[in-house]
Amino acid sequence: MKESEPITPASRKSETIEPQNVKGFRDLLPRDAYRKNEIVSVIRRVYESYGFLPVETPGLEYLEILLGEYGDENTKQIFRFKSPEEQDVALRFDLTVPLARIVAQYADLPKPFKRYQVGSVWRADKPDPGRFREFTQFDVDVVGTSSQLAEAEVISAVVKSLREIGVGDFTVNVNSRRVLNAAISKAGIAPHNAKKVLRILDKFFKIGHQNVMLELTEGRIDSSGDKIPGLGLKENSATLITSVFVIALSSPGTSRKKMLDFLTEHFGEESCSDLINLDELLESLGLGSNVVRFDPTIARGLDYYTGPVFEVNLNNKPLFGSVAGGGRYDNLVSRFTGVQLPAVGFSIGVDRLLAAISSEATNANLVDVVVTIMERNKLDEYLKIAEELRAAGIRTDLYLGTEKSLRKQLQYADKLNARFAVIVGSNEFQNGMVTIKSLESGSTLASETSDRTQWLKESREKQLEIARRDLVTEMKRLVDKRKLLITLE
RNA sequence: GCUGGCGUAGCUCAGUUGGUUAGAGCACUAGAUUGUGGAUCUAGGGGUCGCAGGUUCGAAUCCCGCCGCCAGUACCA
Repeated sequence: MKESEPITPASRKSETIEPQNVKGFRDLLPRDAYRKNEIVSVIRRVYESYGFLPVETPGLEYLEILLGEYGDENTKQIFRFKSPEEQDVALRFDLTVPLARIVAQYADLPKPFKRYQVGSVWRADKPDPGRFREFTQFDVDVVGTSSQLAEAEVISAVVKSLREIGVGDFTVNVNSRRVLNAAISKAGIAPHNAKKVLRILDKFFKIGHQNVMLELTEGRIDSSGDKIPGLGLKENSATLITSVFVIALSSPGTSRKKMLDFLTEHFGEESCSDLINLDELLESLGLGSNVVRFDPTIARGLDYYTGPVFEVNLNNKPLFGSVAGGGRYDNLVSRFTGVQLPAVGFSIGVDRLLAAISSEATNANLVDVVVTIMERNKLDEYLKIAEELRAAGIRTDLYLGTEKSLRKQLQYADKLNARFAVIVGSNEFQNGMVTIKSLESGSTLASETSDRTQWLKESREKQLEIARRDLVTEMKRLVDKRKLLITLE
């Protein structure tokens, strides 16, 4: 386009680029990004208190690292590319496989290796509400021990994290692959069907006994009219395996001890030994049946689990999906080294957690104070004020715009949901004073009065005019006072 | 992937059996108020009606294909 041609809105429009997200990818705007940061830092602090060590690995891995034993069925969910050198590379779909890679690659890492890692993973599934193609996992793992202390500690660390985040009541559901395998062989189900049976049983809670039976046998038609093919099991096999679970879920209640009695009776002590062991360790950690339950229908989709598997669900959002999952995977590292290195891990789905909390929208203050600017020839004074407040640990936003009217600047502060505004104009400069305006009390006032002049008058009366030298201590007092109120509520 | 529904302004939607220049509310911008965020009032900007064909004198409206979104379902290492 020639420079002489005028740029009309219409012509500009045709040249602009549509701002949009790639399907399944999303942005986090300040409010959510802030909360996510808070969640992450709480978990990090808890994990470090357990002695877990941080690692970071690249988002991109060689395709063969990720494919491994998972087989073709899952490969289509991997984002894969050609590198500039024409090598097959792919975005990681979890943090567990990269962990297996690094413990194989760096043989001198301390064993057992306790590590935590937070980062994005990518899966090319169909996006759903609360489910994206890029999401954040926060993993904690122990590699190099078959001791069930490892299970106990990762469960304990996750429980502590979720409690400190404040997600409300939740339950850690635990099962063992060995129990499931025993159940499957006892029901006379062929090994090649085992995986599919597990997937169907995993939905027991969601779709109910009847539908599980149908999916195991002739199939069913869902509420949208879609046909779901059945597995074609014989009626008695399906009855055998589901009936055990029906009893298991109803009669022993939520007591781990009773569930263990029931499971050992049906599947033998050998199949349940890891759960029996784990139960004792959990008890000594003070994690009772109200928090950690044994649920024989939990399967988890992952093929690589070999022992106990875990899943965390929020009690007040039973159909929300699990916010964390994990288990023991004793064979994963051997893919790289040929040597078996037992491991156990637990992964928190940070974005799901965020979604679960964000639906109860709260108004977090992202900024404590906005310092407004009245006198353009005294910018150094405003800078100084802002720096002093920051040095006192107050989150201070100095107004950086060029808008001169105080009205506009206060609108800006309001939009940020700041708690206070500091106003220093020519009057204040003359008297060595500053004005502190509480934006919160002003907004409660606004809901009570509809007359503008009345509102302005009253809100100005509530402003605090203090000596310039007292600003920091007074501001600090106001900010801390409010914090205390919040924790007491 | 499968089944169904829906695509009109940033958002929620209206738009008569096809008929001039496509509307409303909210949001946004400016002013009323040049030192006070709300509310109110006034004015303003913003649309190739998802995209591409077809039927027609004439299509946001009817037909076909594609794309996207939503719900259910499958899958989810």
